[in-house]
Amino acid sequence: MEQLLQSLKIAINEKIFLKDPESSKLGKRIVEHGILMINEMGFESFTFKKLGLRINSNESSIYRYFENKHKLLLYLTNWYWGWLEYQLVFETNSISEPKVKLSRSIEIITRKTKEDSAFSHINEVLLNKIVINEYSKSYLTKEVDEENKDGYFVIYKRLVNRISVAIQQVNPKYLYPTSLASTIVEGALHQHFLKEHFASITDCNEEVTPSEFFIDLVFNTLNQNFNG
Amino acid sequence: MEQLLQSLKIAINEKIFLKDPESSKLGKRIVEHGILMINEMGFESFTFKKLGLRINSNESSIYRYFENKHKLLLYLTNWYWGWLEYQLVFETNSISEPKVKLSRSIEIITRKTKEDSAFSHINEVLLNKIVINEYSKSYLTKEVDEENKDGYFVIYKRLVNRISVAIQQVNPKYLYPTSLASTIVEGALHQHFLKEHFASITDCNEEVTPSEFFIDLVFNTLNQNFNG
DNA sequence: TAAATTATAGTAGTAATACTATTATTTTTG
DNA sequence: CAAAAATAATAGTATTACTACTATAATTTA
Repeated sequence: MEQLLQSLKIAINEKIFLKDPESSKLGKRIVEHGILMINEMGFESFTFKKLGLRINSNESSIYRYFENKHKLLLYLTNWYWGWLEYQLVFETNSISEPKVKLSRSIEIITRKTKEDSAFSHINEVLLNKIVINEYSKSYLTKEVDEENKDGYFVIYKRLVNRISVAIQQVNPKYLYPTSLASTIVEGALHQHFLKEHFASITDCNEEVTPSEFFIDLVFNTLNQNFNG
Repeated sequence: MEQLLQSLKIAINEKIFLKDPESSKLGKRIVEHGILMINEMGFESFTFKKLGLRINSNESSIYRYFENKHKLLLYLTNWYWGWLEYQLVFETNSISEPKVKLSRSIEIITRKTKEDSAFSHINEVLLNKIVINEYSKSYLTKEVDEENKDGYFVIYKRLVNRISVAIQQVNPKYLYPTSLASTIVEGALHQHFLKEHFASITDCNEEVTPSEFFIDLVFNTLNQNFNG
């Protein structure tokens, strides 16, 4: 898988950036240290000026790549969802049994990210943390409909739909496959957040993973509705 | 209920405000028009300067009530969860049958807010929209652990735990009552958002409500696990 | 090898944000 | 009615989130 990914590039909507950060050394440094800094200080405190200082470059040079920090966040989260989608397709492609396929899919979507050495300048573990802590902010905006029209969220929506299809393949009679799929994807991020910050409103902890909770939830629901 | 609420005040952690906005005319205007403006322009574009202009008051006068707009958001969302908790307790208090009680509880938590005339300066319908669009931003911050320690999220957590208890009363053997409860509360906001902005990743629409989806989900899961 | 292109750096400037401080005026209350 | 409290008005600061423009270095191409 590593070999394969080395020659692979996660394709991101070109409207999100002004200049492809993969196309230059500076661009890669922006992405690499952008991830590190957003993790350290949170998205609100993060600025292009601080990033420029850190990478010994200039604020205005960063503006050549991204219009603003919101677009950088969109770039990073799109990359993450694209990377996750790739893993999902790759790891479940050969599974023919629908239940096994769905179970495995949920696990991939809800598990904690482990390191991936394929993309040297991108730390997927930290990126996963950014998605947990900041992803909602990328779409909870007044510009969401416009940005949605421009295709900024297609990868995410496609991923949710892949899960929806896997659900339908297990139980075609279930009435809410897409809502269940979006609940899993969003809910997994939420349970990971709760585990870290609001432990009293989750059952997930060191022993119980969000994956277990969601797999139990999904299969109980689908079995119950299973008449065929 | 209206009569009862008229003499009732939603109790909010006093650390959230510098001066209780319920204690003066200006305070109430801040809350009333804060709700209207955050709805109109979104939390990011909203500023105390703009609010001051709108209510013919001064930016610095608003700072006497709230340290910053983040605290105002915390105030508004705490008010909302407190108001919802009140409705939950009031409307389910007399129900003895656990299944009916849980079903009713989920409906109250996940339904779209209707107008409530009890609090003249607070528009609950718009406040519900603010919670859908902005609530995550109140806790997805670097200060969340500190603010949590200060009790800024107790009402929300108490509400989730009430649902968890109701779940346990239906099926004491179910392993994840609290995660399921937090998934319902957060997931309902998410489904309402998707309905408006990402219709392709939800089954909820004009006919199908988030309430139906979650009631189906919860009871199928609990029935499946029911051995007693 | 010269010219063209691109990449990056640097400087300066603007409008807005997110406040704080001080003083003046109005309102409330004892 | 006087004192206290609340509010308004004014001004000011540091930072943010940019834009514009110029300069220079590195690389590509003709």
